[in-house]
Parts: sequence; C-alpha cells; structure tokens
Amino acid sequence: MGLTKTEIFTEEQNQLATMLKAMAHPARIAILQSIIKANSCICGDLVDELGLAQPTISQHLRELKNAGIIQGTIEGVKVCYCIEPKAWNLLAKEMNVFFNSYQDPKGCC
Amino acid sequence: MGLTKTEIFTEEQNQLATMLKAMAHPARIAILQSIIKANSCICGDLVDELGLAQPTISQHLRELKNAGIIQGTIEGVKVCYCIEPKAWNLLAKEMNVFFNSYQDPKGCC
DNA sequence: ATAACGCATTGCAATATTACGATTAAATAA
DNA sequence: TTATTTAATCGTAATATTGCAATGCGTTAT
Repeated sequence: MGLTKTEIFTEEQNQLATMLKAMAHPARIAILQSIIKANSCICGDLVDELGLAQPTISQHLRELKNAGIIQGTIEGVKVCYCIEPKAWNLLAKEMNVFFNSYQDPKGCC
Repeated sequence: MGLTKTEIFTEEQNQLATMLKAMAHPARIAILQSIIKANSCICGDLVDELGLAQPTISQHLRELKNAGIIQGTIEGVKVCYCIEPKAWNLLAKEMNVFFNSYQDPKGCC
C-alpha cells in the first residue's frame, strides 16, 4: 500500500496531521525558526544558513507553502517567505487545545 | 537519497521533528484522542474504534511508544496504553514556545 | 494439556519522502 | 541583446512509510 486511508478519519484529524507533517522535519523546523527570527521574510539566505542544496530548500519551502504555513512573495529576482499568520495562529490554537485535553493521570498504567 | 541529514541540525530540532513526526498521522492523532478521552488506558478497542487492521494499529502504537509519547503496560492478555505525562507536557511546552516565538507581522510580505 | 484470545512481529507490495545534479524560467544588470 | 542572478522544476537514486496477511508468543480458560 503505502498510502494513508484518509477516508476513515475526520476532516479535522486529516488536516491536523497534514500541518504537523509539514512541520515534522528538522530542516523545515529550522526554516520556520529562521523566518520567525528574521521577523520578516527570508529568501535564498536559507541555502547558506542551513547546509542543504538549493533544490532541497526549495522543495521544503514548497511543502510548507502547500500546507499553508508560509507564503512567498516575489521581490525582483529574489523570493521572500514569511509566516501565514492565520494558519499559524489556528494551528497554535488547535495544538494548544489538543495538549490541554489531557490532564495528568487519574489512575491507570 | 531518502534519508534526513540529521547531523546538520541541532539536537532540539531533531527531537522536535521526531515527536511531531510521530503525531503527524491521522491514525495516530485518533489513537491519542481515544487514549485521552478514555482518561486511562486503551487496548485492542482501538482496532474496533478505528477502521484499521490489528497489525496496523499495533505498528502505530509502537511508533508513538518509540517517540516516548505513550507507554504500554501488559494487563493479563491485554495491553494498556496511556499518555507518558512527562513527554506530553514537555512537547506541549516546547510547541507553545515555538508558536509564541512568532508575533504577527511588522512589515513584510 | 490444549484451545482460545490479544497483541507483537515478519514479510511484502504500493507509495511517499529526502536529497541533489541538471536544467529551466524570470528578472535584473551589463 | 546578452550575461548574471535567483529560485523553481525535472529526473533520479536511496530510503522510509503505510497497510495488511500470515505467523508467532505469551496469557488465560477449558
């Protein structure tokens, strides 16, 4: 097989999984941290900052963009990436709800 | 290639990515939600609740366990899974810090 | 003892991911 | 126009993931 059975899960579960999957790679975490640290866009500086080839960075950026986490704007020859506030804040809220839905044990295991 | 270049990232980035990756699947999100909802352990009920084969559930449980997110206890013939509070709370805190490290735009894109 | 139950493990097929060299496309500079 | 720069895309190799049937392995029931 090799393909997830998305049809048996809720829309929320699938969407959350998609967002988390987009973040679940050290390179993409590093990219997000870089973008946030710069407090604004970042472009091909990422290729220098991280030790990955340009096509690889480009591919990671596309995945983050496809997930809706970042957005890219063309600025002349360069491209400027930044966080998509809506998606970021929504994900933050959802994860917060998820984490807080668990309260320490009440007798088990 | 096909393998992540973990050596060029920090320990924190790699660990966070590993935890997120463990959660980044609808079945595993569903499993965690089920475990949390039951407020205690769950066993092979998951096989009935979700529509996946027993070996598939077992595999997902193992991944969550390997990531340290859940723990399993043998109870006679059955096995009882529950959240590993330390790892859960640590991840919650780390993600919270990460999400809050971004403040809405200040001019860009 | 032996049958039944619950879950883990193995093995495999289908598909996805990661990384990068080579190339292309679009914008600016000469 | 022609070069240069920047980033996306294509193609490909290596590896990982997903899902399940078949099987194995303890534990309990008969």
